[in-house]
Amino acid sequence: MELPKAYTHGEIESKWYRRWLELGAFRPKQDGRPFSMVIPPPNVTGSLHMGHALNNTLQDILARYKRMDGFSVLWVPGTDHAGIATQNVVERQLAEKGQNRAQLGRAKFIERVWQWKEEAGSTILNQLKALGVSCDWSHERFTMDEGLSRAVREAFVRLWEDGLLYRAERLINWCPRCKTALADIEVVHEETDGHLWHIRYPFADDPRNGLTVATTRPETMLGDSAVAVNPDDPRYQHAVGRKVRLPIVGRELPVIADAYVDPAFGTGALKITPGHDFNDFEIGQKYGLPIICIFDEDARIRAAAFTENSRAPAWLHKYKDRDRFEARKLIVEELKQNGLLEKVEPYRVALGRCYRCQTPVEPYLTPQWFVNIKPLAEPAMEVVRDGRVKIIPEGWANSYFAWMENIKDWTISRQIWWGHQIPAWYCVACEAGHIVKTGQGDFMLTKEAQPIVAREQPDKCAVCGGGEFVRDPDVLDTWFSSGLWPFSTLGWPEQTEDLKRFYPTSVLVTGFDILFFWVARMIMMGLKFMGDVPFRDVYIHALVRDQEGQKMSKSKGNVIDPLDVMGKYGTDAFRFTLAAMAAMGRDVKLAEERIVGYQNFVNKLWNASRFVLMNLSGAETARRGGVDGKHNLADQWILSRLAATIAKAREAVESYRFNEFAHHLYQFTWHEFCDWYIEMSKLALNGGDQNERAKTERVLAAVLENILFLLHPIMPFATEEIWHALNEKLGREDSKATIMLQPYPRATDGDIRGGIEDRVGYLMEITRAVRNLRAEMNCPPSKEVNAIVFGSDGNLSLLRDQERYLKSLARVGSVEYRTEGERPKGAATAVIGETEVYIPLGDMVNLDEEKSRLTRELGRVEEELSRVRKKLGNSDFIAKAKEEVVRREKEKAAEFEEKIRTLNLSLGRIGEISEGKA
RNA sequence: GGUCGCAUAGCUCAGUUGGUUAGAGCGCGCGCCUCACAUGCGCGAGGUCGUAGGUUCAACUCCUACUGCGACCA
Repeated sequence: MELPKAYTHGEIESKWYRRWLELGAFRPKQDGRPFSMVIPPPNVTGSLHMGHALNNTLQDILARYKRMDGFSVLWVPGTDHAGIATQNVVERQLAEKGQNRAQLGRAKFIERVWQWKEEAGSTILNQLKALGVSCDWSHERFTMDEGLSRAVREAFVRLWEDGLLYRAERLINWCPRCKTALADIEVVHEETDGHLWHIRYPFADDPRNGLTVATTRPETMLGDSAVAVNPDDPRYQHAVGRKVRLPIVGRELPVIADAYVDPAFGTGALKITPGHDFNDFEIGQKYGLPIICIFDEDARIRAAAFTENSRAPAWLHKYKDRDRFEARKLIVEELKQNGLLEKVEPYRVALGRCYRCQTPVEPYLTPQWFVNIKPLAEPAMEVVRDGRVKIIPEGWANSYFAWMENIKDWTISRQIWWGHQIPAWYCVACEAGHIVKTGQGDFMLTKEAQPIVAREQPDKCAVCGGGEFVRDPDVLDTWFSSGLWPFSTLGWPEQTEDLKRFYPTSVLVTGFDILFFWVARMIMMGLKFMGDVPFRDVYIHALVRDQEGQKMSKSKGNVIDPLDVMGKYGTDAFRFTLAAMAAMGRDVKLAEERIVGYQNFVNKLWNASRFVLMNLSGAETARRGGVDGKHNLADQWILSRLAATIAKAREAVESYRFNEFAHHLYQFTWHEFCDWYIEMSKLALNGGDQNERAKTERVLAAVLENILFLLHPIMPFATEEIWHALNEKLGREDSKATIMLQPYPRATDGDIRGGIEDRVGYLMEITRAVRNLRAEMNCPPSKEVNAIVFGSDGNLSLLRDQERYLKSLARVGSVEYRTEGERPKGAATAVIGETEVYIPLGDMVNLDEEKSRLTRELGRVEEELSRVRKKLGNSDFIAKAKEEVVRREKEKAAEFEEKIRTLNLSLGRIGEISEGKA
């Protein structure tokens, strides 16, 4: 069989992916040591982006490598239900039809979401298949599956039983657009241009004097409870203990002294708004200040707070139902009119935004569910400290510890519908006063409501015996279920075979952006529920950026779609690019030229394979019995280099150095196998010695096959295609065979033959020297040259024995060998160690050029020599440096001296000729 | 503001315990359609390894400060 002249990826890729599925090649085999991974579940609403592509390529490299290396590999794929994001998607669809979820009602809405999931939810997984990932699709999971939902209920109930959950009213981050609580980590802080408003608060008993507070959020003044100053601030000693009158509202506020206040910030006087600022909340608790919530769930000025216990104040009509930013403008305007706004200065504020919808979050006081996180965080830090979980690169462990040490209780309840509804019920009879109807059949639970946490709805109330319950309407944070992913996907809480065999998983491959969201939580949950770490290694890879280092985003328009790239350059080229760039710092800057470069590599491999296949005699060559005698030098050399490459490649991939893995294979394939061995093999193939030819054919086939095996984890498609062509050529076609399940190459130290490599290395140096001379002298490749070589007996006999290589690779016609005697005049000269090569080029030699070339060379060597001599002249160096190092320096000195001597002789001869001519 | 990271060829980056003539890919220059490949072949030019100190016989590599950039957390 002949391969086509160029590799065409499209058809080949889909053909083999289908074939692998048919063969069940992605399923773990029965025997073999387990190697398991769970995919970081992409968002079910998502589509494949560069981050996914990198993440999954690296996992697939590991999976394919381990599978070939004899492990029983399980790689679990799936998606997460992405509560807020998914709900947003379906709500948008409803909005297009002028509907909203309230009109639909909870049950119908959830039905709609499931319907959407069935239709659109597998987009990203199908895209992953295009990438060639070898996940076991029979293990595909979704966080809302029945089994995984059961795991969530089980985990929730156990945490409750162990006192690690509580429901309480706390100030939490609230997204006024999503209308739900968020965990701290779901708030993205961003420096934004803002202002610092200086507002005068007059004293209650002396309105002509007062304090000036500085604030970035003037609208929250409606909820102020106090003004605070630093106790040591001399400016405000007179004010502490007095009262100020809150502008607009008219309320009297105490002036308190607390060291929390930074005298250098703003005016040194701080308005305290416990209802809408986390730090103020702390101070409020400390001094027993009232918490005044001025906003409703939309972050509009809420009337209720001001009307509950009294008549609506006169000022309220102006601000009622205004949203935060409108209210800010109006309040600033009113303050200005009253002469209370003293100054406005520009100021950079760290604005917290909802990570899903970018809306600025509002600190909001509501009852929520929390995980008491400290008891879980402690052991989770311990396992990283003692190495039971290894974070790679280990620098990330610092970030992990920093975050874990300052971890706050985790807000896990969300006021949305799509997700795992909290398994807590409230007895309608007992809690009647705490269940507040909010219309349309919905209700709210006050902070006093007492939950009954259970795996299923209870039959009757343990207190009153009543049988009527309402279920907590909140759902759990999506990351709560994601935290269980490494064991919920394996069947937990059932003690399944999968769980026993594949937990803990071997490695988790993920981006650093979800180190806290996800990795930390999995470790906590794994330790809590499985009593063991969820994975041994965490490999943290870079984020993919564009070539300017910008994060790719739709709004910037700099997104490169992986599917486009795969279509254009081929999946193998794309995967190779990602692997080759994987370890480069924290960011991968992806430029299309890089992909083109690796596409060329795929093509190079393809054409090298074509060459091999064209030159194999076929089945009879492969089957022919013992060939006689030793292999020629080139054969021995490439086998040794192969062995060295195998060792380096294995070491690299085992330690997650994907770039080195890719690099070693690239280097060997292109620059050793193609550039040198194939060229050298042509002599054996065309030399007329049938025995030698047969041996070389075998080596060509064997090395090619090993290259295919070695490269397969990175380039699954091209390697499979070529391997089948090779099989066919060798008459060993087996329709059930796949390269995926062939053993990964192994090498032993004995396979690496230093002596052989040195000898070929020497031949290569001489060859390069001749090529260099030819190029320098502008001698066209079509023109043969003759060479005269001076050197030691040993080197000359090697050159003489292997003369054909030099002749063919450097296009040399005849070679003369001499150990001593007069050097030729008017010849281009090169010095390689103790070997001197002369190429008499007659008139082609431009003496001036040759002279300047030799002078440059001489200068370089003299510089080296003086550096080495300086070292050797240093008695401390001789005394303190390792013997080995000193010896090497001495050798270098001798070599340089010899070279300088020869170069000077050559220059001298040129001088003679020039004079002779002149 | 706090913590961490990065700074090496025109560009993007490797450089694993301190001792190599500091490497690769792309780009660039010169010469080639040499019977697998012009998606190619051969040859070459590019670096005081951010700045200033320190440790050491020896620093791209270790330490300190500074400058610039970035990330995360406040």
